[in-house]
Amino acid sequence: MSNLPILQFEDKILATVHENPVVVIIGETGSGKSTQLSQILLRNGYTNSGIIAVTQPRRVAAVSVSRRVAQELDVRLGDEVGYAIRFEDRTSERTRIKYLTDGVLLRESLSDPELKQYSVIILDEAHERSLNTDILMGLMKRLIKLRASNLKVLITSATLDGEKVSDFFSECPILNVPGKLFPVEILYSAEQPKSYIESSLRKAIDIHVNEPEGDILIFMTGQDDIEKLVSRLEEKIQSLEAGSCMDAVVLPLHGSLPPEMQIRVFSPPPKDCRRIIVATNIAETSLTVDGVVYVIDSGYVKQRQYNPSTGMYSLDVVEISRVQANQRAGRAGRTRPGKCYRLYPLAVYQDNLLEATVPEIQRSSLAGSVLYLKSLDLPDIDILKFDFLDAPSSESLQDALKQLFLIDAIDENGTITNIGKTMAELPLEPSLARTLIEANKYDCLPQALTVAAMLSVEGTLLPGRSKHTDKKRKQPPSELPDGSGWGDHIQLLQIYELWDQTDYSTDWVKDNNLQVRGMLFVKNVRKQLCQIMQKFAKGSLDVRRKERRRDRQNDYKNLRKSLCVGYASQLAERMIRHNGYRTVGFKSQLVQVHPSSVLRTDDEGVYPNYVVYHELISTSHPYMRNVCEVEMEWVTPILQKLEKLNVKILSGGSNQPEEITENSDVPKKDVKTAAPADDAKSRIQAARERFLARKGNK
DNA sequence: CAGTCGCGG
Repeated sequence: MSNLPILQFEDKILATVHENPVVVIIGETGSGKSTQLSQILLRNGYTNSGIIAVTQPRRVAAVSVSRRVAQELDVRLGDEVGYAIRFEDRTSERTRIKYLTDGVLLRESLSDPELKQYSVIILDEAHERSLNTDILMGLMKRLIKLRASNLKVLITSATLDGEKVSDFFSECPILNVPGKLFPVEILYSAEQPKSYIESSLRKAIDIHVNEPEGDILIFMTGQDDIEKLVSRLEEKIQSLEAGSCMDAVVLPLHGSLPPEMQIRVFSPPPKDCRRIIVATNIAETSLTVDGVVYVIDSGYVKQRQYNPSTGMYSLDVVEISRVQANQRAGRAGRTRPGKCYRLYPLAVYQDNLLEATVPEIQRSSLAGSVLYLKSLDLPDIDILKFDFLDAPSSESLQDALKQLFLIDAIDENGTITNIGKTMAELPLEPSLARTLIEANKYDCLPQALTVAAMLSVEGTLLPGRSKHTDKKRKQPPSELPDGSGWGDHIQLLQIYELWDQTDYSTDWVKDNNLQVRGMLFVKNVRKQLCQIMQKFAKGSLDVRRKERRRDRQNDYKNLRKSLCVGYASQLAERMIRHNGYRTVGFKSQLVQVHPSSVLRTDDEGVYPNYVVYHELISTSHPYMRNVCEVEMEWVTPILQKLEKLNVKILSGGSNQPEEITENSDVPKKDVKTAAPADDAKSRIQAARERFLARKGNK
């Protein structure tokens, strides 16, 4: 522990921090920056007037790093050293070093914009460019001006591109701290493989037969490919078994794997047995597998992106960035020198790959983030000119503003409303936050809370094992309710209410093919939302009311009405002659109800005239996922508001609102550095086309 | 009929 590279730089770090409000620290994996920086500052008096905050993009990291620091300082976790993540605050009045997720620090700045309790704020792993860390960097830039005398900000990153961050913070100093990685030899393929599954298979077997011991980590794009490759590998290894080489065990590793299967990669392998781990990018940063000496890198990753001009998400396989490629290679050098086999040529690495992954802020819907920034009520803030490290496109910001206007979170001038302020307090997407507020008016807040909590969790419903469900066809073991035909939101409500009636039985969850972890998370979210809504609520927030014979259809009607208000910007109208829909409000999109929906048709096989949807996702077709029937009379006011929006679009709260029509090209002149975002977007598109072209060739 | 990489409040 004591010979961590960073400790040799202690004096240099202290001197630099002493003289500068912001310092960038570049430290590779193994430099000890996450555990040592806070301790160095603690030792040198930086906690005399406040707490040291260290943010992490992931909860597990916040917990595990704080645990290690507490150990090293020989204190109890929660005393001098603690952590705070959603649902769990292990800090006390004695806490001097506090590890927290970037999301939690953002929440804190809502109630205290100057973050006065902190004397030092360290944004760790900033190179990952998580949405929340990016917003925090923007806020820090303002904050250091306000608190020049008593706040130090440190930004740490594992990559070498500290210049950009330094430029952002008015040329602040950059300190480099070496890491403790072993050298990794990089080997390239002569050409792009036709199939990276086949190519990975051959390479893995080649390593297994010819190279000395050491585990193999293979990066694939998704569950499907992983399962295919795992079974091909197992076949092949069995056919090899002639005593010519050691045994091998093949382990899949991805996010939708149940936790007990994920843990398998942390238990040591049987003796004289090589492990071959086939993983998604979960093994890139989130999970570290010890014992890996060989990495096989397909060069691809699956990425979700948002298109602000259509309001649609898509999940695309795209080329990784050079930073990502190097991160993957580094996984081979944690315990001893290793090798990384890239299944693409050096020229592709040099010429085709982006330098860094497009930051999340340029790939997400920004309605929630924009509302959050508006709610901070910072003086002279214009969202369209907010100083981001990498600005999102103006189109994306306009999209967010339009959405917020339609659900009454901001007014025509772009000023946040009282409704908007309440919404910002809720850890929910704006549409669901708005739904809760409306539901309170119509006496169905308990039901809306349940729906919002259910939608906060992906993957509560069965993962859909096709092999199992195929036999049982129409009736999977589930006797789950069907939403009474109204749609998926109502079904989610009914499912949770049933679970509530079993007194939250785990067996019931399993019997119905739901995920235990997911449902427990829903319960936690619901509890948290209740606590926040308590002060506004008109009545009890219990899941089911005690009164006898409540009129459920009436509850559903009120809930649907509330959803219609919350989802005003996610409304679709059925085609006159068939069951397709067109979205209303944005550049109109032709979409279909997702086949998994429980929305029912009428006796003539016709879907409702109007629905609201939770999400547009483009897979094999453009689909609406999670839809709910709404009534014409509730839709009319939305259409009227859209008329207004089409004529006049709000700017960011400055005094010069722009006049543009919905379909005109969005002016970009007012947005600083809009170009890089658009450039990145087109490069993602180009990368995707290259991928599809190659796929089509095989 | 479709099927989702990974994070966060």
